Amino acid sequence: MRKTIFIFAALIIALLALFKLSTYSFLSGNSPIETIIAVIAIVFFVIGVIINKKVLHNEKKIVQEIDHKKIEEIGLSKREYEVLCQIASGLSNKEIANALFVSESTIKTHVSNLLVKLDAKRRTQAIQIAKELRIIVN
Amino acid sequence: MRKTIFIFAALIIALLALFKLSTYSFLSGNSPIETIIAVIAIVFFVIGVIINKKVLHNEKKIVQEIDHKKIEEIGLSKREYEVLCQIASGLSNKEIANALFVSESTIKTHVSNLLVKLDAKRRTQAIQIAKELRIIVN
DNA sequence: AAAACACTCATACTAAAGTATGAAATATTA
DNA sequence: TAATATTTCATACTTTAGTATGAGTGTTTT
Repeated sequence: MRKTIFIFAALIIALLALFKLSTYSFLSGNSPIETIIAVIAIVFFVIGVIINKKVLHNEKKIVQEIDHKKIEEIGLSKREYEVLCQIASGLSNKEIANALFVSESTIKTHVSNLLVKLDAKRRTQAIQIAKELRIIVN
Repeated sequence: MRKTIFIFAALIIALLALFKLSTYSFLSGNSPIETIIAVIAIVFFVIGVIINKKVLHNEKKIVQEIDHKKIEEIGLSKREYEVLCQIASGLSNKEIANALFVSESTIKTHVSNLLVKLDAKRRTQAIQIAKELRIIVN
């Protein structure tokens, strides 16, 4: 957020400077007006593109960011969240157990608890709900 | 977020207008060129924004579009694809059967065939693979 | 028409997934 | 320190998922 403000502030300053420069060079110098106009057109075109890119980029980022507050709000523990991510990547309980170096029964308890907290009946539904809540990416 | 962006955009435009007005009053109207320059700057700025928006919009669309060719390439039938979508939305076989007005065993065969075609061991993995192949949306 | 395909369904089976309960060790926090 | 939450694991059980096989019914395609 602060970054965006900084970027915009800098842009405004740059714009002001550009305007001053353009009017200055136009009044004092004897350079062709058409060139100045062309340069200004190009510069502002580029500025427009850059600003828009930044804006859309940030929007995209926000859309794909995970909501850590929601994870806490739901009450998912660290381990449960890890298991949830592994489920979403398509692993079985046994595979998750191997990946996290624990027994399969441990994973089963985690899954069971995680399903209750997400209000899901199945792991596939848990994936869907977690995605809607922006708890996991994809 | 969008609000801030709008506010800043409005600020920039206001600044440009102000600058134009100030210079205009300073020179007391004997330089329409500055007005032209200002107008051109604004116009090209807007053009830049619009063009960029269109380009990025198309990119986004492409990213989120489903690859129908891939569905054919893999050899998924219409019904199998329907079942895949229902799986991705978190339904059980019985629920899918009810939704599509067929028996659960029918869904089981569809699922089994679909898993082979997607080279998946589980339905959760099928979701993941289908998403990577851009066969289903998020 | 015959072959190939898609869709349907059933049965029987194996393999996972998920529930319930209890329990123990370790952090974390009041 | 006591209380609480997390993580771990086990056993027993029910449910769902997935496989294999066979078969009937339509559609296309050859």
